[in-house]
Amino acid sequence: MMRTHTCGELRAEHAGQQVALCGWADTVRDHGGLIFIDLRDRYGITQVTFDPKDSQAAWDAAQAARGEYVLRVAGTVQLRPPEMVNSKLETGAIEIRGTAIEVLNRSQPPPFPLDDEKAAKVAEELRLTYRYLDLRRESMQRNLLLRHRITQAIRTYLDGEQFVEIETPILTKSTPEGARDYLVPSRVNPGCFYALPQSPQQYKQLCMVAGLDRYFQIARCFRDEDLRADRQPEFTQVDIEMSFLTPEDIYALIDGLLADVMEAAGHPRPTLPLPRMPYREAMDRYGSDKPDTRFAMLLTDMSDLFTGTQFKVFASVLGQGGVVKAINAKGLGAVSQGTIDGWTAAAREAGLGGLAFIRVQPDGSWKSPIVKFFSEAEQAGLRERLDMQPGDLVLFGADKRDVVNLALGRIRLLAGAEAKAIPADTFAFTWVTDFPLFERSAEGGLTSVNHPFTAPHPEDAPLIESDPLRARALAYDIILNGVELGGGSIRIHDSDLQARAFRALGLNEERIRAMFGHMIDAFRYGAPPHGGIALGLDRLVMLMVGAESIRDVLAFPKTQRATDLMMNAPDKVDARQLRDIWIQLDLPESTPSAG
RNA sequence: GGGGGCGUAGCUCAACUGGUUAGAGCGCUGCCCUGUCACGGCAGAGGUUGCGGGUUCGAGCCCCGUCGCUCCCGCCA
Repeated sequence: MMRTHTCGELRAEHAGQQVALCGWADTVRDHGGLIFIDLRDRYGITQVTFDPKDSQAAWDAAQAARGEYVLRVAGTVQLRPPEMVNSKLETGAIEIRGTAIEVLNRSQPPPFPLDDEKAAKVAEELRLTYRYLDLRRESMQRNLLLRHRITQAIRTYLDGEQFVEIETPILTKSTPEGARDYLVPSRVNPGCFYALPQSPQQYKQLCMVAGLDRYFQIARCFRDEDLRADRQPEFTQVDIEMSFLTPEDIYALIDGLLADVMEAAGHPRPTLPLPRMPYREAMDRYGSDKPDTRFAMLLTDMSDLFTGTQFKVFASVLGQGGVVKAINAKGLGAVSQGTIDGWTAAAREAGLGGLAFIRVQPDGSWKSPIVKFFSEAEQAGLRERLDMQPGDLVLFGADKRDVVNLALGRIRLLAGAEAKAIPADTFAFTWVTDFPLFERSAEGGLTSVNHPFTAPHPEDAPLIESDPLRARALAYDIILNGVELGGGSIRIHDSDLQARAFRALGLNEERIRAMFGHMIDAFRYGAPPHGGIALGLDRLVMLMVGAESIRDVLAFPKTQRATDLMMNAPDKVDARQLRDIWIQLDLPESTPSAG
């Protein structure tokens, strides 16, 4: 037996016992006559002392110990005298009087400090290159452990709800809709390629056709798109599909699941049911389809107030059917002009011509480049409807409705952060419901907001032909603190309705057949009404542990250039390997080699 | 594809307006030290300033290019 206990479990009640511990030397403090070694493993830290009076041989050997050496120590658990108790350690009531020490492995000095406080400042590049050392840190292990707890809670919950965990293929078929696919060449089918799944969407629907009734999977998904702080090229989603359901069944299921997740993560269970908000309201009030409901600063439509205004900018926009909206950034009346300039740049990036504003001075007077154009009635209307108080800052956007919503939605988040109006340790869930079925595509046609199998709202089915952009879908997203945790929909299970949806998207029979023939076929054999949802596990864990990046809740994440700095992946391969899969490279001269 | 930030010792940072031999703390190595837990004391080693080019009497600093990390937009459910 190498060890009798872990480094986190010995307490006062173990005093007098002979024990053996294994772990890494967290710190070695050599006082000459007396040596202290803090031995660390996943479970905690235990202090071991080496005194030549206890064992000359062990004391001699302990002098060789250095940071991160892997050690096995044996000795007696001893109560610390009261004045030497270390309240910062779980095991601080005791220490081990070491009588034997064995160096199981030596270690070079680590390339960066492994204590959390210092490591937090270390370049992430270095942490990722030596990820196995980074993961020795207490905070990283805590994140991974909590991820495990959350995953376990999800499995337990879904198992209790009669869901069956089913694995679906990683090598599958490319579907040109949606994100760019990762492709895998087929050796035995020259010139043909698998795609890694962007989601198990079609497989899970086919599981419903198969009568499995309730499916789930902790599914790895792949998308070859540019990365963000909360986006990795491979990620994990909690993928769920069920038969014979209404949206209410999904809401209830996920409400319960998220409550269990919160509890597993050590947070209070949220009040159920979780709040809901129609898509239209989210866009109009929050300027986003993923509203951060932790703070107000809502968008307020002022178009009616400025009907007939003398202010040409507003008059012109309203004359062209646009809107004038405002947000009251409470308490930011004294924000620097530089900050407002930064927001103006953000507003322009979102398509707005500019960002008009009014500062409400401490004496209640207004300071603004535009107020001089406003009538008494307009000023009074603003004051009342925006509850303008001394110290407030009102920001205006005027343009087409979608542009104003997008721009002010972004400004709202910046202003909320600036005003420190977003409370920490708050978990504000909200469902966004009634998404539109279609949206205008870049090419001018229609494209699915979700995917082409999304069912229309029953009342809106006739709009598929008459006014498709107004048709609502039985689709929903679940949002937490302004982050999209996941989304789903009720699917179309009727062949005729599906055909109408495809027609609206402008797909011809041939293309439908090639892309979705297997789905159409399956739906002809008694497909049950079904629907589902997928939750981003990485983002969920990120929010549960308060991490700022998804990378902090992944054991081995990729950099923004989608590389693995530790493994040096992706990498070149032998010409032989390429021949096997019928690939010839045709690289431009300037293409830099990876790594 | 576009915009911003960063790159100096193993780590975190400093180095005035371009000016002497590029510094500090931590870490590391050696010696001393029997109650520390951020141990303490003394001494020491450690640098292609990411890389390449340019301007200059002189470049860590200015210019051009390039590589890498990161944040955002586009993209992405």
